[in-house]
Amino acid sequence: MIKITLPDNSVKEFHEGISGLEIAEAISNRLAKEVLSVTVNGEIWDLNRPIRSDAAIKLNQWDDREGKETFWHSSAHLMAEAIETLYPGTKFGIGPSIDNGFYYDIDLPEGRMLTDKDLASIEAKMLEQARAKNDIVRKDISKADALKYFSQKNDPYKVELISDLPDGSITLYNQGDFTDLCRGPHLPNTGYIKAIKLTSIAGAYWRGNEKNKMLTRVYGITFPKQKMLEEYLIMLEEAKKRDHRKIGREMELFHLSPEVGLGLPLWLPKGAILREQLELFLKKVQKKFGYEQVITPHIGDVNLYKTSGHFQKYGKDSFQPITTPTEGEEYLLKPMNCPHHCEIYRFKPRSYKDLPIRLAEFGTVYRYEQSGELHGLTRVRGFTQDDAHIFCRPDQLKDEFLKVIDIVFIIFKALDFKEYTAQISLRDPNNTEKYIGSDENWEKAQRAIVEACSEKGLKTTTVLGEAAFYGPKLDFMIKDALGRSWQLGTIQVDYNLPERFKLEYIGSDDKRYQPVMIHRAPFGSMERFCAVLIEHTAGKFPVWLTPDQVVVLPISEKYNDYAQKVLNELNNSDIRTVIDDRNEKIGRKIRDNELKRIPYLLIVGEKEAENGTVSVRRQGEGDKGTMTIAEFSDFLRSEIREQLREAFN
RNA sequence: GCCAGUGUAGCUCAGGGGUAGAGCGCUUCCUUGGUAAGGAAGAGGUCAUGAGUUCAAUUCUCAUCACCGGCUCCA
Repeated sequence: MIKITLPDNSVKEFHEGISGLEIAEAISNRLAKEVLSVTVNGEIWDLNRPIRSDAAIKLNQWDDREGKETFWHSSAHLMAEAIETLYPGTKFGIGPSIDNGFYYDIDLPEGRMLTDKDLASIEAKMLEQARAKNDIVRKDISKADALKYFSQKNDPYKVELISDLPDGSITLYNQGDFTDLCRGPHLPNTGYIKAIKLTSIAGAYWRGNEKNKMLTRVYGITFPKQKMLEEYLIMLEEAKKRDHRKIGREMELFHLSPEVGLGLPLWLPKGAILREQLELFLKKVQKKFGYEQVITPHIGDVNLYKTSGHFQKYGKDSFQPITTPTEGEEYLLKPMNCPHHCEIYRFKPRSYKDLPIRLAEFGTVYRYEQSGELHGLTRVRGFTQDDAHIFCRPDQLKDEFLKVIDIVFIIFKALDFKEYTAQISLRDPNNTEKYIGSDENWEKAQRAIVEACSEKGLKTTTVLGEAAFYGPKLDFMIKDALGRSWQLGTIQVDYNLPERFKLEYIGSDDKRYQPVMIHRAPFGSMERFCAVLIEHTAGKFPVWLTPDQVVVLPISEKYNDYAQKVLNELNNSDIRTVIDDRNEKIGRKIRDNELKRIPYLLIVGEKEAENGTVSVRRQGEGDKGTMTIAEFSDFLRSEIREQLREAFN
């Protein structure tokens, strides 16, 4: 007998060799029907794989991440089976599950192409093969046999994958006539898969390397119930309505004109208000944290970027230098603000008592992103960073780093971003020549970040090889409407630029020391941040941000004068208003889409004009009663204070 | 930069070898009084650009550009 520990810490005894499915059956019929895989001592297993010793297990259902993973991984195999049936001779790369379904990278027989129209026939074949309820069977195999099998099958990709695996760890999975190299786990049989939608086709390089052959990647998603697929498709439609490009046009926030240039957004009046409010908010926060605003030019001498090392690393792939009538003189559109800020630091000798110095700037930078990369406001070629550089003594580094994390938290709180991930990006230890700076400095910088994060209790993931070329960083990522992750806030520790720019401060012992630098942008960029904000709120911003806070509506033409008076008074108190006038004598008609996103409606008519009041309605909440204009101003201001209070606590 | 898809009015889209349509929006007029309207008239398009096939191309073919979905990249 073996002891099985369940997630609630209860222990049950079963005979040796019992499977996850049998345990589920012993608990309840319903569980047995719904369970998809079993986690055994932290490792996800097939349901029918025998458990031979004491173990802690968890039975994974659809609602568990592990359950979905198993389900979609098996779906990828099912798709491969269908594709092999329909297009014999196809070679297969990898086919994992992803956040929203799965994909398989395939190499179709010479001359064969896959287009969207082929997806329906693959779907149909998959359904057919799913209904056959073929068992998915796991088989241990020696490395030699695995290599032989896939060499015979003439599949170079699998052969390459197997070559990298140690002998003794290789398993094959078989269903129907299809056999794939796979670690598993998988569903017991293909019949679990009831609803299938192949979503798109894309090119993808083998092993993600640009120099390798491009394979065809087929994306799909499957569900155990048809209804779940329908709900998913509806959810996708809803998500598209929140797309910042669509709302940006509807709300007249920004415009991307090809006449101006690719990836160079134009901010329309209302978008400018949104941006300005965000900037004011952050400036206020930064003032509290001891930052000083600076302003620097949009171009800089090429030599400045040679000093920083940026030119050598990125010059060829950037906007090219601007020449002048003077022979040999070259300027670069600034791709980042740090060199300028370093020069501000160097303006005069600095004492250890001056540090930390925190220089902040909403600095517009220009980067020549690849054309295929441009995407609405999230990936552009000209954008404004909410940048700042902190120059501090080594002993102040951690404290400063922690304070920057605090600023990021304040922003996330004020805007109700709850679901973010924090990623620590370190340099790739096997490829250190990609980076500038000494090993010692890298070590120090990386350690500072890791320690600061653990001190904050921040849950982080760590990725090697994702660091900036001058230093490691901590990034905050947020998902957009369609679940794509975007990097917003970033905090980077840098020992290298201070060295390159020969930055110094005088210590208490009258000796010269080098400061440490922190690059940080809690929004990331105004463009990307606004994009993600729009998708999160679907354009219904908090009152303090919204471009139009109040609509004033005169009930008839007779009250236009009074409405105008109300408007003027509100405008005097910095409240952002529009007037809605059916007769369009004093204002314009406010349209549906627009109206839904304005939080307050003030109705003025006979009664209000007599008493000097307004009737207040709050979007989605209804009547707030009749009040004087002064009362309403106070009311609105207190709502804004309320919205921001939590952020500052 | 690479793979696939799309490109028709300001927006959302229908159509289709014989030089264009709808809804919304826009302009003008009328109507409308506690709520986000109703009626009438009107303006708007070299059907992305260039070449080819054809008696004839917005429609078919090719190329280019842009956009969309991915890949790579992302200081």
